[in-house]
Amino acid sequence: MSAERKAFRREGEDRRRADLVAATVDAIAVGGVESATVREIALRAGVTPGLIRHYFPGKDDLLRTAYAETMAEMTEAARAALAGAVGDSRQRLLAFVVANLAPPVASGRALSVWAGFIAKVHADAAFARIHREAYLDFRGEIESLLLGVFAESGRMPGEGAAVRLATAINAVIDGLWLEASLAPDLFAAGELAAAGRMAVEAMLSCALAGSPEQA
Amino acid sequence: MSAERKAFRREGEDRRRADLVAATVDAIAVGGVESATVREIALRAGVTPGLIRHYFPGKDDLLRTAYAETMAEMTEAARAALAGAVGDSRQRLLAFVVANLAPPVASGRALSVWAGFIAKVHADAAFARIHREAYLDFRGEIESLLLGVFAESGRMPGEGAAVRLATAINAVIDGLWLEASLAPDLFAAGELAAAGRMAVEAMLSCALAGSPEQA
DNA sequence: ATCCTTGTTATACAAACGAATAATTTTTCG
DNA sequence: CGAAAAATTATTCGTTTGTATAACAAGGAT
Repeated sequence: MSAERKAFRREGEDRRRADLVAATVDAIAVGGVESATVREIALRAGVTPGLIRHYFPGKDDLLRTAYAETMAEMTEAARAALAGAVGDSRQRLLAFVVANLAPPVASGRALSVWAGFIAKVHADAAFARIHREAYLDFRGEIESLLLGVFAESGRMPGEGAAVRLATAINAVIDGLWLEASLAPDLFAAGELAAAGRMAVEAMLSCALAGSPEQA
Repeated sequence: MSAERKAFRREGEDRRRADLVAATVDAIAVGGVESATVREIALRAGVTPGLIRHYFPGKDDLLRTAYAETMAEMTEAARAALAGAVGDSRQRLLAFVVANLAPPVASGRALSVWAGFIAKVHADAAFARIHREAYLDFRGEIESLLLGVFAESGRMPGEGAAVRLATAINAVIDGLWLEASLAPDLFAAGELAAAGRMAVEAMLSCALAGSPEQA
């Protein structure tokens, strides 16, 4: 009957911060930003609410950290597909595009988290900065893939052409990622991947691989 | 010193509902979904909080209505550009694409509202249904524009080709719209419109207009 | 003019929120 | 083994939230 105090273990700071960030993302993924309260986050992290403010100055800082890490993870997941891709630069670019249109990058979960954060960009300068960095990092990856394609095919694009093309390809990936994440039941398996391939090939005026395999 | 009761006028139901919806969208646009409280909405609409529940069963219903109307308005704004476009189907398609990449369709305001709602799609079936209808309506507009282009150029696309192409073009528009709305300072004037034109022309394998005017 | 309907305001309430502070346990270091 | 330091829990506080209900007033009907 006596009120027993909760037993606990001291974890390293890195571990605790990572757990809190993961719990935040989980909460947002399931119930949206408004359900990511300090109490809900603490519950998911297996700690009590007060601990959050021991590692973060306030809830907003935790959200910012979660946003930055989520974006970095999504780009990293697409880069991982790159590491496992065999073939020339075109096939690598194709693998990168396709990886962004399948789970875990494209998923209702990822979309909920992303949208919840994106909604804050306009009203919060810190979120705007995080977005910008994540965007430029992602587009930079596309651009470097493009430079590889140009080099292998002996093309010498004009000044700024790679950036412009990367911007357009980034848009295609984002748009298809949205479609795939928002209403996956509207599309047959591989349909959006095929659309992405078609769009990129059209913009590059070259095939990305021999036959329509993988896509 | 006596507590004076606020003077008021009886407005028509349509007018009041429209005002409340507009106030909701305004609140979200400025401060995000979490700032769209019943009190804030009522303040912006010039009424007292209790009136909201006289026209809507609850706050959620008001949000759903605001979402559906916002999406319809965005599509309508792009369609309006279509009505004022001169020329053949290709030029009309180009006008449609470009209209989606400039204010008021592309703007930080529109993005905040859209993202705030989109974040609810995964957790709320009603929002998912509204999204689906808005998406299919928008993509259907693209598809009908495509059919016009095909007819004028004498092309006879295979089964489902128009839908697939409309899906890809929809993705390009969405992606570029995101870029334009999220960080407009990253792009020069007309840069994204040019990218959209390039992408669509590449996918259609035909020019959308004579010279790079308007885009 | 007066009544009736109902649109509208005013007030109240319980729940949930982020934050602050105090109490306590774990870990580390001498 | 004991004491200092720090991580974690527990409790509390003042606000804000959505909703419910009661009081009021505006406009039409008779």
